[in-house]
Amino acid sequence: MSTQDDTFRTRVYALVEMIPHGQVATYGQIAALAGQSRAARAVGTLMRLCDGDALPWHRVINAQGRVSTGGDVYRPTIQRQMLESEGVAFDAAERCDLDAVGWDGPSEAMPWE
DNA sequence: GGGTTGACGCAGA
DNA sequence: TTCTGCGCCAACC
Repeated sequence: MSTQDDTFRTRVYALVEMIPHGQVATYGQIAALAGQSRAARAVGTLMRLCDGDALPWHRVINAQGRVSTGGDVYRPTIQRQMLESEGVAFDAAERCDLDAVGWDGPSEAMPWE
């Protein structure tokens, strides 16, 4: 659709909204799906900026299966709680099993791909 | 227009 | 398994 902005940010937002309940995706995965497999840091920046929006940003974690928000101390806690409430299990190391709850990506190729 | 920031990824120790 | 250093890219000021 050319009616919406085709910026990297818009792509990331669209992809995050596609993450199903009870599943999680990694920053690198989102970046790759958005067309920039090496822009994982940019995804992190966008997640921080979109905080407060209606996006399920808590379903986006790093490639190690851990939640991290750097600055804020409470965010990783609530993020983990939100994920656990969706059925995402964390181990003693505060990591989740990406092999079990990892998002397999959109069912169809994205418009920009 | 240019420098700084940042919720990452990967390789090595 | 965990930590550190370096590189990548986009947004912000």
